[in-house]
Amino acid sequence: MGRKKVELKRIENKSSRQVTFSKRRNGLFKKARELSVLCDVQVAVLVFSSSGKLYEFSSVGSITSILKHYMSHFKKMATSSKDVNHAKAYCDKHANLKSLPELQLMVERILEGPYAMELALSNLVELEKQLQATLTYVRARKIQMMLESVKSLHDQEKMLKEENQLLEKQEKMLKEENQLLEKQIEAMKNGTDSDHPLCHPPQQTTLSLLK
Amino acid sequence: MGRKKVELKRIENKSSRQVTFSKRRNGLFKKARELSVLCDVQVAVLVFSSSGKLYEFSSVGSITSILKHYMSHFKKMATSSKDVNHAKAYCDKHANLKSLPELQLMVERILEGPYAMELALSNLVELEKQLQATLTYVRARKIQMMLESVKSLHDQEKMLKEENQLLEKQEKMLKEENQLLEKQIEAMKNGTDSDHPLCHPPQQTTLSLLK
DNA sequence: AACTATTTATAAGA
DNA sequence: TTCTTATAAATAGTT
Repeated sequence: MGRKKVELKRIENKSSRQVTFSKRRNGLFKKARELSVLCDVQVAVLVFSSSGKLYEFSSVGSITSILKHYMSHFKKMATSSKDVNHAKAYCDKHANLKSLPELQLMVERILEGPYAMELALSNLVELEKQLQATLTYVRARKIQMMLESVKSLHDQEKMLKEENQLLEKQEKMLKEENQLLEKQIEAMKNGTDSDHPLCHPPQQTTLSLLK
Repeated sequence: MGRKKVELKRIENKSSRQVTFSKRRNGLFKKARELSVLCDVQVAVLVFSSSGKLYEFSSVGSITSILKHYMSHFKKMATSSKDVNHAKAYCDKHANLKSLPELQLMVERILEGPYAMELALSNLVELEKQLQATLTYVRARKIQMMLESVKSLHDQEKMLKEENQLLEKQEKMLKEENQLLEKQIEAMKNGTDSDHPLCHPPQQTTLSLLK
């Protein structure tokens, strides 16, 4: 939408690419803000320039806030599950802001964590360390809060998995008990001729499953 | 840009807000794609609707596709509740960034090599610039991966949640069936009560342990 | 989901 | 960079 129609491909001229980048970036952020206000939604836009600079727009202040919102959404779902206290403990643990040393510790912990994504990230983090550049406090905080969010999500996911396994165990037990009860019924139907086969209740089995 | 100029405030009419949301969301994503192509930059847009639904655009092809692949792989395993180690190994294998270890080695050589001290000041300044650029790139990449992992986790969590609900339903059904069977046994026992006083298997207790 | 009258974004030029 | 302006593009209201 200018004097001429432009092809949708990389602008080869460097300076005009830079100018277009600046203009359109602002346009994109403006559009994002409008969408956010008009439609009452939260919007985040991240732009990584080829030189590595990060430009961001967020309708709620920062990407961090978006992630927080996302996190709370996640928390809501988690608390609607059975083990409310367990979930709450997780949330409380991750809800409040941490000091920088705490955050750094958390990053280290995440790097030692068991999940694949974190391992993939660890390459980058390790490289970052070796480059030894100075990180501004704000950006460190942002990045680390994102890590925190990621970790929190990992924890929530882990919890759900554990709950899942528990449910599966219960299901297994119930099925076994069911079968045994059916056998009992079968035996009773077949008459009471033998040494009371009914009197072999499967308590041991069931209880052992309960640990 | 329409029949009338619109005020920059929340559209109160719900249905027209929804229509505008759909139109402008597409517009925003289109703009994002154009910016990405024309200016050769990486762009990510996240939109959280008021109902909590997440819409996203990302110009990042490679990492996204890797993680999508990873995700579907993970989903398959998660539905059969197998362990995470396979996914971990899978991601290690596929999400590895090729150029970064090379870069790392390069930096190490330059910094720890025997000629580091002999570098002229101008060279050092240039090196510092390059390192800074690299670092920013690494950080940007890291942030992108985090965002991707958040999305991946979101999807995984959703899935687990659904599986959970299914299991809970199944459990309920099994419990009901169990109670029915117990009643049946009770009824049968009451018919031959005096003959077999020992036959009082404490099924209720077992069930209460299951909650 | 299309249509179009308008507004808005922006490409090129200064 | 910033401004101007011709024109392309997006979209609000309508069908």
